[in-house]
Amino acid sequence: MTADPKAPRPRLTDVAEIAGVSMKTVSNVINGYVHVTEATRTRVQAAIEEVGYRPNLSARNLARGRAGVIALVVPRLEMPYFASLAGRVIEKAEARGWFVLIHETGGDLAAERAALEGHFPQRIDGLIVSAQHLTPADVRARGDRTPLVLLGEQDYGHVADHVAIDNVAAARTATEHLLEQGCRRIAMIGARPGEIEDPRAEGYQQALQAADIPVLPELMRPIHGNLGEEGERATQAMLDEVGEPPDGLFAVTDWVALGAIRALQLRGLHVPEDVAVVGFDDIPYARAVTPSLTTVAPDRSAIAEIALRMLEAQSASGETEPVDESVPFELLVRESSARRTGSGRSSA
Amino acid sequence: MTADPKAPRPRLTDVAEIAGVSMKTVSNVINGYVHVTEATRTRVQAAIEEVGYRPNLSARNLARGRAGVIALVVPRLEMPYFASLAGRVIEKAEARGWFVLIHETGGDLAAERAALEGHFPQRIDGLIVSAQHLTPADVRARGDRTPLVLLGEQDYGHVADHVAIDNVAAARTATEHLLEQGCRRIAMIGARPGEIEDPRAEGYQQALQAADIPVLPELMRPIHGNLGEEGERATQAMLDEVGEPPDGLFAVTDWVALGAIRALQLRGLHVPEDVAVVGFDDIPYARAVTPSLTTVAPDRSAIAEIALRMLEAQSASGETEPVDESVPFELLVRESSARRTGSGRSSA
DNA sequence: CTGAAAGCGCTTACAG
DNA sequence: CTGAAAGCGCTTACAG
Repeated sequence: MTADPKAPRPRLTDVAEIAGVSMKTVSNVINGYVHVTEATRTRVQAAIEEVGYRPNLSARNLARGRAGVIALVVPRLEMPYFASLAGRVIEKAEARGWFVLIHETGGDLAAERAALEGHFPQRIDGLIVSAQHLTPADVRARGDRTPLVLLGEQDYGHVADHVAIDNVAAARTATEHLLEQGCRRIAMIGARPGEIEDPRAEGYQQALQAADIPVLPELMRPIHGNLGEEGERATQAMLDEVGEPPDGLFAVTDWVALGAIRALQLRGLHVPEDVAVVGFDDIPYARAVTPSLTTVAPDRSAIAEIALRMLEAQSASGETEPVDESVPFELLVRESSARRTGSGRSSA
Repeated sequence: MTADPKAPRPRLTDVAEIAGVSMKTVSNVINGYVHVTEATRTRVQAAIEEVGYRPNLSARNLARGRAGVIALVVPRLEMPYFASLAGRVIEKAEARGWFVLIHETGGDLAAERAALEGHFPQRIDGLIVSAQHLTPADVRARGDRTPLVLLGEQDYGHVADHVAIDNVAAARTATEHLLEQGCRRIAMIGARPGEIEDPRAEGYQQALQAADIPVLPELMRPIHGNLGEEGERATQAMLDEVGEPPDGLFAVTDWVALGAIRALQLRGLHVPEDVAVVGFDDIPYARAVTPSLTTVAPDRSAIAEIALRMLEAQSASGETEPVDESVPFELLVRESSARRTGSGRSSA
């Protein structure tokens, strides 16, 4: 059963010899090609099991002329959203025999651009980028032909394949939930400044308008980056400027929401009694904190799967028209927005 | 400067031809071998720059008979401690031309054992394992010869290379800090049940004994896993059982500390005024939450570097006597334990 | 110090 | 459906 640990690893030839077939046939079986009789397939499989054969990926990739590696570029792996996304990408890539080279940019624009240009220590077959500052112009100016998929909320205007949740709908759903909780003065922390397309701000405004509630610029606060400190600072600034505090708050990420809650509490405001809060991302802490956080949960597994399919499609067909796909999301209602019941018990 | 994107990738031969030397010489330059004159080296480097050459790792690894891949096995990447550790390991591995295959066990013992046996979809050159349930016996029973480094607080009794912070000292430091804050009734959440060696419980007890404070079993609460929910549950159970609540609390991880704080607050106890709390790990949330969390920060970068060096040493010299190394840690004092000042301002 | 050649373990046309 | 052979791009003894 178990092979001698000192023995050299079995090769394709060894399997072929045992099964009494040619290398080509073993290769056909392993790669799932047709034109192999059922009997032969069974015999080869048995030989593979017997010697515990696993293909040498270096040899395979060398022969195929591919690196067998895709890069996943994220701001920081330490941010749980990206960590769990990375976990799903690794999982889906494994099923395709690909390695995932994880690369952190630290949210730095220059690092994001370098990644876009394929500046990696090794060759890669594809690139999945979740950027914070990259613009459509950066993507258009790209001098590299490596298959590329963009992730994240920004609208890159069909300049490359893109997959994300429907951020307008998600933000609208979050805001509608606050309205249902009885909130009438709802702030948004993390709206993007001015000119840039901001689907989450769009959804937020749509919900307010549909409820005939005016959109107040002083309640829409921009932030730089998505860190908790930023959320806290922006919320403090808002509380300093406006006379009456908001009764609801939609934060652009859970992390920002945690910072916002911190700012609210330091001002003596209670969550959810005084201010109901909704975040975005469903990071694990969302249910570990007090109060547990109501949030929008994107389907990370779907994002990973679709991104990999897009990469495969690009590898197969070369230059194609960029596509934009949406994946599902879900609103998870927890304590931070439970104004009507106020039970203090988590619903998730 | 930039190569034609349609052109095939430059090879070693191309560089050799341009530089007017043999492949061997180029290889020598790339791999930093001696016996290359400075002039030749410069010429080769120029040729490499000119064509933008990057070695084909598949070919290199095939020729060297190595996979060029190490596996990093962690419970869950989504837990920020492991995510940031992974980031450091990737960084250090990159410097050595290695890929890191990240593998999640979900904290499942069977999955941890399978990883130990090298059950990966591909061949690997080394294995770094941060396990939750693995015992020394599991490691001793291993039938695989792949170089292995164990991470984490558990004492595996020199059954394999191991790197971690000095957990006894770290726990002692954390507990001493609580004593300095005036705490006299200090609980520990996450002590391991009975028979198993538990360095953090050991350090906690050492600090109490040195201060002539009795160790009360009812204040030492075991948990299963390291999740926030567990910390919350264990803390609730403790509060239910003991008459007088503790005035200090040391949690085995930050995550557990967050759960504990939640339980304390639900009972109307204030942190740090009623109960000062110290966690362990320095996850990013530790400073995003209210109150910000005092915690022990391990030097993750040092852990990664030493683990990789151990792997290299094992690859080079085959069977060697297992070594155990300690890396530095630091106590980061923040709001959750600031009883003397009580200023409500973060110190980090 | 450098060159020519074999070999790593696969895949893939090309014949049969 | 299967076999023999070339080739992927490196590294590494082996000669010089």
